[in-house]
Amino acid sequence: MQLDEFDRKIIAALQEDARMPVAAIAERTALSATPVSRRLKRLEDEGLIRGYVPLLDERKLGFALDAYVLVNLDAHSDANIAGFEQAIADNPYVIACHAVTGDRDYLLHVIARDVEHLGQITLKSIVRTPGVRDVQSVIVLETIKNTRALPLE
Amino acid sequence: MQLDEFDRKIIAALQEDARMPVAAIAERTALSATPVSRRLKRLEDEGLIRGYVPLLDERKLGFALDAYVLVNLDAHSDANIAGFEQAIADNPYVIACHAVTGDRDYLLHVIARDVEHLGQITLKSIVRTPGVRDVQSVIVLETIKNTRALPLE
DNA sequence: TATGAAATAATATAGTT
DNA sequence: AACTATATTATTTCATA
Repeated sequence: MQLDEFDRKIIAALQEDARMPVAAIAERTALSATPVSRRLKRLEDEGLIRGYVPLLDERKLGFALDAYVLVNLDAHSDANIAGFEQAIADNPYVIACHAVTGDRDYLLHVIARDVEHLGQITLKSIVRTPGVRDVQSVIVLETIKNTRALPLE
Repeated sequence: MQLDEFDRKIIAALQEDARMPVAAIAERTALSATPVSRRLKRLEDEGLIRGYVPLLDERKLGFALDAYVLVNLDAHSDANIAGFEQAIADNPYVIACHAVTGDRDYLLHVIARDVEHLGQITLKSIVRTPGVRDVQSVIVLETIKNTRALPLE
């Protein structure tokens, strides 16, 4: 996938404001609206742009707690893995889940209303998923940086 | 901050596609375009919606490696903390950074082109920041889930 | 193959009720 | 909050480099 300088400028503009009108993007890129509209469609069709999302204030939505949860499975059977991944997919409080290297199997990013709610999510839901041996929560004390923007060199 | 059913539907629509036109949001919410436009502005002004970003395919942008990096400081002086946080703010490959509970001070989310690049970021940049004692990288093997969508109950 | 300009279609917002 | 009018924006068409 080859990106030229125009594509990068279009993406950079969207990273600032993904609802920016095509005409405004065109101004910044020294193009007219027509090619911007077409390039945007191409970037979407090629899957480089997967979609657009709002950045929401978690606290204002009632989620005061942000945590990372490390999970170990006790047996790595296909059934356990599939069941665990399904449980994760179904849990709306798990906003990200990665299989990782190191002495844990999975790293989850979880949001919760408060400590009690986090306990429910981890101890009542995640730990009770078949195949899950244990969980360990790391609670976010402060978010120093949280950009979804990617470098475009 | 009180959200009614209309606000929630507006946000839910944006979580599906943040570039969705106001008219399309209006259809889903059983409102006309005018109140959707006004509510949207209100949600932005109140800071519940902090902005809009594109979801980009990291791999297609050349970032094949996704890692979480755990960082310890060796002295928690104000100067060290401020210097570290500035270094994080300046590093475009660090897309998130949290101060966390547990035996590590910070949890960073880092993207890199490849293993060598990750080494550069962690060993040439992060570790050399004054006050940083050590770093430990957890490499993402597979991303099971990665939604930025928040539950709106 | 990709662009700009103009025309048309669609969309957003302000005024009014 | 809806309806209507106006302003803005997106996309298609077409000529051109």
